[in-house]
Amino acid sequence: MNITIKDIAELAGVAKSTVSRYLNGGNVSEKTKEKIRKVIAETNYEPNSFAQSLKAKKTNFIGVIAPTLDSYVTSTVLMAIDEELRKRDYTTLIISTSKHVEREIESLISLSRQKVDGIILIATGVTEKHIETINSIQIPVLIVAQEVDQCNCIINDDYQAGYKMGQYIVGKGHLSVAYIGVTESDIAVGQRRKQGILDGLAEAGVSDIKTYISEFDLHDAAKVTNDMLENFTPTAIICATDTIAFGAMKTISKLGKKVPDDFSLTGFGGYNISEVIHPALTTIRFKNEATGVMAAETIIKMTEGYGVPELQVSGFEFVEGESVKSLKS
Amino acid sequence: MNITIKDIAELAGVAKSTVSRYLNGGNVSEKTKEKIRKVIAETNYEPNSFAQSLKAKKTNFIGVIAPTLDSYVTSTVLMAIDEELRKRDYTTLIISTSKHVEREIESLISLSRQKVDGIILIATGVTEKHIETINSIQIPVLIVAQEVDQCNCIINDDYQAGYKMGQYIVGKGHLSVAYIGVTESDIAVGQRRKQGILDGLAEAGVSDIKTYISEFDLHDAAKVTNDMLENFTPTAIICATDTIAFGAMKTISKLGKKVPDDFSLTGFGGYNISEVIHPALTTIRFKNEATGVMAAETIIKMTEGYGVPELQVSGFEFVEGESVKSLKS
DNA sequence: CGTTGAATTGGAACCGGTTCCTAAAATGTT
DNA sequence: AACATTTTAGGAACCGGTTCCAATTCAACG
Repeated sequence: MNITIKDIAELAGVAKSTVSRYLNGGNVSEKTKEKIRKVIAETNYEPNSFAQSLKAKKTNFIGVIAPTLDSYVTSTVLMAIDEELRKRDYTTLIISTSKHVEREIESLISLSRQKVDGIILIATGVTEKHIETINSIQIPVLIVAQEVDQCNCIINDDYQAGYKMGQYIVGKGHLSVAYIGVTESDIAVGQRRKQGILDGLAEAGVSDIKTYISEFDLHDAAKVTNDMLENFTPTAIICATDTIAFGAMKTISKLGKKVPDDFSLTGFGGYNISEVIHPALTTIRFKNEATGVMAAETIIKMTEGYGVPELQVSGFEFVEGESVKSLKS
Repeated sequence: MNITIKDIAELAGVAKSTVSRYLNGGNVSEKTKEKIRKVIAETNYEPNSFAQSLKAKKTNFIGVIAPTLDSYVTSTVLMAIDEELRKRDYTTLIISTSKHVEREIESLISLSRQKVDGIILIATGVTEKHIETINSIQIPVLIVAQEVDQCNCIINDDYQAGYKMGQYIVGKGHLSVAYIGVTESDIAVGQRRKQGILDGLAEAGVSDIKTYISEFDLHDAAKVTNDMLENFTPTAIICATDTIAFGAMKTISKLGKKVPDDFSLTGFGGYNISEVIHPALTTIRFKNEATGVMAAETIIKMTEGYGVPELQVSGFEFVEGESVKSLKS
């Protein structure tokens, strides 16, 4: 049904090895080249890349496992990875796990069956089981967004980013601060980012800090904020992500209060939507594109057997919006 | 280097055909089953799915070509497609073209080499060349978001959605309306949606309608809005997408005006971010998840040779926010 | 205990390419 | 024209699976 190299060979009256040589730029005389060229054009023949990689022992596939596609951060990183990999003649195989952790394991295994040359895992949390699976499949794995011992990782500089934000809030004269974070099972955001913020605040002597925990979604963040404000009235609310900040903002305006007049508010992430929202959110923008490019470069090096540093850190920039009020006179 | 079925066979002391039968649930005695099970467990053997599909003439891959990953609509549709395909044991191969149209053609060809079983093309515009390529590769292609003669398509009900919006605006008493649309080369959004809106407005006798054209991005929309307001002061601005509406909103607040007091504003799309923004945007929410599921179901039917309707229409719902003022007393 | 039929197993061919090796053809050299 | 050298072409084996077919084993039955 489908056209194969054998058909081309027969139609052109040559051996399939000759066709193969023609396709891969080997020694073929002009006369036979012409014959083959003609037949291929007529038949719309496309070589079966599965059969090719079977022999080549190299698929030029890189698998990327992402927790979701509909988050700004993930999709930006994915786009950058895809772009960079394409430039280098790799095909990106994106798998979304819809935030089901067990699917990350399944996906690692299923990608290993596809014999991808390498895997980039955009992680939210890495368990024992992950590490076990990573070790059992014989394929290089690069972890993005979480730090794991003995594994190659690319992470954001969460501690420094948090520290910077803490210092900024202190600098604006806030002494009573709430932090809405996420579960500590998330090392990067839940632990490092938080620690940076706390240290940044603490260094200048801010003591009245209360911390809360929210899910990553807007609605839960709104609820957590609401619960918090019943018992505690800070001057500034630092949120672990922009989405959480949006949730907080929603609750604040529902209560008839205003940002930044009643509460100063900050996030982390740097969604481009932030600039539309009024007031523009003060936040930290992580360099997601750079992370993606770095991830693509790194995984290729790994598949080629070159050594790469175990831990690489991607940068960020501070984005000053209008959501923080200065309490200094 | 990598473990193959041959290795398993030798280690277990059986023929490779027996191992294959074991893996695919054929007739194998308990005793041999046990031997093979043990060897596979020890070696972490994973069958090479390339070699499998080579013989099976079926890869269980479905390719999806998307213009970008970082748009709410695209990623929602993608997630739904992926989810549904996984349920049915297909692997989704997502390719992003970063809005380069020529890459859509390239991707069609490259997917045909991967011998995917079917292709879903999330399109922004379909040219002659597209159709030529679609016909030349021997693989079922389903087009999402654009309508093309002789091709299987799933589209939003843009005309009806536009009509509904037009009627709504008229119903609120607006007589002087601006429409910020997009290029007519986009049949769905640029032509159908616009026509629906114009018809919806015209039916009630609104005559003072001016139309403008913007790119799909926020910044251009802001600029277009700005230029428009120098010459024309409508009471309502209907935007072809939510993003364009956000751009318009940005300009409006920059000019010190307010929505909906000075201008009523509407969009199309139904981003979840819309509810955060104050005032909440009145918009049309297309059922993107349903579209994704429908796309997945349809492409599978197509690969299995079942007939499917050439054109399928996905639904929408009207979302009333706070961005439209009633001019009726 | 020999026969029969079903269950189990091994061997070989095949899927669609690539590559190695050798034979034939083309070209150059004296 | 005879020989050496380089190009070009074909045949066969291989990549890692699946599947068909024939051979063997096994249990049941008369």
